[in-house]
Amino acid sequence: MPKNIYDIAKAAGVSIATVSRVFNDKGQVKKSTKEKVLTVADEMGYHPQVFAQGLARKKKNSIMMFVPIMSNYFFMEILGAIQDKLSSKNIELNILHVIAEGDAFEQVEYQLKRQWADGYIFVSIHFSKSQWKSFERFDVPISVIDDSSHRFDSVAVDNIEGSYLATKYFIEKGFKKIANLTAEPTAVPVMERLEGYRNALEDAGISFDKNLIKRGDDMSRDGFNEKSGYEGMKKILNIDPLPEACICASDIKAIGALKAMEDCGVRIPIISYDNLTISKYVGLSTVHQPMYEMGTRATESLLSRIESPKLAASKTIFKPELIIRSSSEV
Amino acid sequence: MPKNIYDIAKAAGVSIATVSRVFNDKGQVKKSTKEKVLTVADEMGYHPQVFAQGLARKKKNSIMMFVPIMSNYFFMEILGAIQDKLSSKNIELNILHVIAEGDAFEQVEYQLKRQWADGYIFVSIHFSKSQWKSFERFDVPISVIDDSSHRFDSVAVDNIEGSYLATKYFIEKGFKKIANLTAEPTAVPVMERLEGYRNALEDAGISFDKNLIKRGDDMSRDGFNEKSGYEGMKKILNIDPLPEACICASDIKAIGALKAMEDCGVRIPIISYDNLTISKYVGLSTVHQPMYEMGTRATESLLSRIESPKLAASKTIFKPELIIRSSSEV
DNA sequence: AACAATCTTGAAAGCGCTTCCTGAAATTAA
DNA sequence: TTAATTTCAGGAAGCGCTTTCAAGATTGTT
Repeated sequence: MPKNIYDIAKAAGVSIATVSRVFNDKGQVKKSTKEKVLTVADEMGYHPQVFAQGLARKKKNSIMMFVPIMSNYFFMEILGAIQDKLSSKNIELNILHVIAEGDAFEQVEYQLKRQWADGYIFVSIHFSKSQWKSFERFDVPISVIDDSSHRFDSVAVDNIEGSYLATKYFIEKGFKKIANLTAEPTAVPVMERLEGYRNALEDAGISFDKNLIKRGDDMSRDGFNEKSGYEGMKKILNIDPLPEACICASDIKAIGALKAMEDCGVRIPIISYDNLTISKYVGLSTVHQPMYEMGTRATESLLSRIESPKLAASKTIFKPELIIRSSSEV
Repeated sequence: MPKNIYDIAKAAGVSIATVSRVFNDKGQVKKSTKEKVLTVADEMGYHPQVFAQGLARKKKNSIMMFVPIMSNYFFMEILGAIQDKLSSKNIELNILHVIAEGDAFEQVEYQLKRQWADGYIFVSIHFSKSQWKSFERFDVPISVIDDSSHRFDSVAVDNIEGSYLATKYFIEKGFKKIANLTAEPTAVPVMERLEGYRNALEDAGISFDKNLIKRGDDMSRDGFNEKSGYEGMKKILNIDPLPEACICASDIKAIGALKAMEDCGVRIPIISYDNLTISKYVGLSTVHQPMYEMGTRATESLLSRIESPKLAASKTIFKPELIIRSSSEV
């Protein structure tokens, strides 16, 4: 039942080369011929098959995006930016969800090997130096968001700085005992956010106390989930004497933390990280990251690398911004 | 630089047919030969190209999922279910984000025409009867979640029932003046949720008052966004006399609504819809939908249709469940 | 030792399309 | 009118792979 280019060519009384030209808007085709082909094709519901096209051309006209989680606005904004950038170019976006339960490296490597796309965007996926290095051998354009690798184009936000700003805010309010509700300790952004916190304390001459660092037990999504926020905050509230304020690794965690405070009937100021849309409505003070811009930038560099493969790798670091709402106030 | 099957065959001293057999685990290949091929392939970073495979086999071994929004747990759970179901079968999942700004029908039709996948899952995408019908001509397996079409396999949750349950809960508490914070009026689930509300009122002998139906102005994501929840609730709070309770079309909207109530210093009981993970932490009473099960069911029927194309279309309707937390209490 | 049965492999066709290379037809220039 | 261009369309090669067919190698049987 499915038609191919031969069926259309026959029905339109032309050769397959002409049909191909019509669909690719390439070469010269008389207007009347073109119309006939288009009419026939439409009637028969025909369109060139992606797989055959992908094989015949060298280009696939598609880029693939690897993401670990999609359930947040952080991701949504980046996605929006990428699609906006791509829509004008007639390039397709394919999203591949990297399953948390599996080996991320393996999943990604497999797709690269199979040459799905002309280029790849990695969002919030963290690999070791040697793993990043091993991708080089596929010799394919890669852009990474929210991690950095000197081997590929990358855009990231200065996590250390963001966390520093938040911590400093509390310090300037006169707080000395500031807790930190953190996440999966091996994840790069988590480490960086912890570092910013530490730096701020040190710069203010406050000694770092590791007993003030807590996390929940649920490490799904690198610990960026409500439950671990709830659990972690309970631990913080058990510290005696009670910390004066809390820095939190993400908005989602903070929402769990808020609930924990409510359940315990205690309330300490908290600043989190991400500035999800929802944060505004929950009154969360938080550190904002320019996600849309990051997505745009990453796509731009990917596209130009697809054009000219041997450009030097670029690295863009955006500055975070502290947004104060009610949660940080007493 | 990129290697193909000929390079591997040559390097391993075998024919391309053998290399192909090794990678497909098909036919008989002597163990030693197989190992040699695999070793060589691994060294050279080779794997069969998807596009060439897709063309040569009739099957693509992939299914494509169409989604309009991904920023919520509703979607995440469905995704998880589908991936769980697929992972054992060695079938790949491709996610296509249907852009809200564009014409959804066109975007989807285009992909079907191009024959991306062996089967397609539509999540929360709503089409008219004739549009659904037009997909039939592609003669390809389709499964739809959160909408129903008698032409294709579908799974949905009984929106009318869910909304009915919520409304009834308030009625039984003795409330008579119950507002409804709704969304994009042309969207099917929105209409259904409104219908359940109306039915419950009628069954209780309370007359329907359309002045109690409000929505915000921001209609992005069919009006399922925080901002329109905030705006809509402000309108509701302006109704005089103040409604005794409120039914809300989604959790996300309810979060905006909660903020509106806080800002106005007024508080009326509210029940929303979806039961996102976050709802638990915000204390939202809500209507739960068995998302994971829906995803599983949809995938199962899709897979069996791929096997046997001429099965009769199935339709599964799940029952929603009312979950009471703090937001509905006085 | 001879033959049948079974393994293992390669040659080659073909999946549906793009694109280069030609040549014919149509147009313009002279 | 003829020559020089330009436009338009077809033939055919080839993209990288799977798979059928058949032949050669190996094993088992008597």
